Amino acid sequence: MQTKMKIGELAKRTGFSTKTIRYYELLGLLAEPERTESGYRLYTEKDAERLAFIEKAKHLGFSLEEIRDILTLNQQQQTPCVHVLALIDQKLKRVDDVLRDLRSFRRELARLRTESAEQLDRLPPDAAICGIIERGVHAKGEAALAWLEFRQPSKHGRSKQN
Amino acid sequence: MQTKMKIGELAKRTGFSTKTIRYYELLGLLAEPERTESGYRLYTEKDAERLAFIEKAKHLGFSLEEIRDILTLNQQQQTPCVHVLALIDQKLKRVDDVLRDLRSFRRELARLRTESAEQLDRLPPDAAICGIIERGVHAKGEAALAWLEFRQPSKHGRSKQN
DNA sequence: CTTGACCGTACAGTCGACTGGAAGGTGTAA
DNA sequence: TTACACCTTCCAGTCGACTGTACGGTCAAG
Repeated sequence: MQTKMKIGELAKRTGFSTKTIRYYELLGLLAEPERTESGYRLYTEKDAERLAFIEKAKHLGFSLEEIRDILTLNQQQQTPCVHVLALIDQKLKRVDDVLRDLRSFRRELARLRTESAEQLDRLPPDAAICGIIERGVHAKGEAALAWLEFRQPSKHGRSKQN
Repeated sequence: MQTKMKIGELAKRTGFSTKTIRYYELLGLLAEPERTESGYRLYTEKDAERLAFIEKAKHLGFSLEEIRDILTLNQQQQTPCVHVLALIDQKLKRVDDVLRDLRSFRRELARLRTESAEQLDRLPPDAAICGIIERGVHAKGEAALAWLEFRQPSKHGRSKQN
């Protein structure tokens, strides 16, 4: 088994850039790896798995800090099960809250879309700024909007080059 | 009519900070206002309305750049509504994507909870160090466990002080 | 005439998650 | 030997939407 690989290899296998991998090490998401005599980082399958976990967590909207905490907790295996179960409950509630906000937001958006499309023809051309927004929406999903990103996929950060 | 007001007054009426109002002017969301002899900005009701519009649009998830574009389009006497309608469609799609992910995750999390609770019942309270985490991360709910630390409310950005 | 609230500009810093580039060392194939 | 890909560290820049700080001018009350 030649399980040891250099950073470029790990990058290719995981889809993260070498830059990002070093950055994750800096942040404490990855352990400091073994080195060759000349200083090159040497990684194992464990690191690849860890990066796969990070990718999933990221995709679900976790910050790197949160991911690091989870990883650390996992490594130490110190937290009692009861406590962890309580944490799960807490997070379930949180997810439900967010779902509720998001659904309400979706309804508002959909309603706005329908009304707007149907009124587009007969909108007076001198509507103050934009009839659609002026008639507006009293968004209830404030909390959700605060942290969820509905904008276009960001220009940077999706590239995944090595 | 005392319609003219200085920036602090406008800030109080709209809930934006004076900093933010100047910043919006810099970005082109607000027109350069009239000035007093000594250089103080003088605003009118129009500006307050414009800020109210900006607030609504922000609430709907538009970026400042998008809002500026809409405002600019409007000033050129083209109805921005068609443009806005397309933007709404984009956001709807994005919200739907997030909703799908979140629901799938909720299922995972709920299952992890059930399994963990069962496991807890069968074991003495502090026998295992933390089987939940091990099982969660390495066996099934890999992504689900990540949500244990589900996003906290963000620290900055909600303040609105003058 | 001073105090203090308010206004002005200009520039730096914040947050998260990277990315870019400089400057140099290593490893290998022609 | 030279070319070239790959590796190293370090520091700076990016994006959006602000906020903070420094330093100074304006204005009405006491």
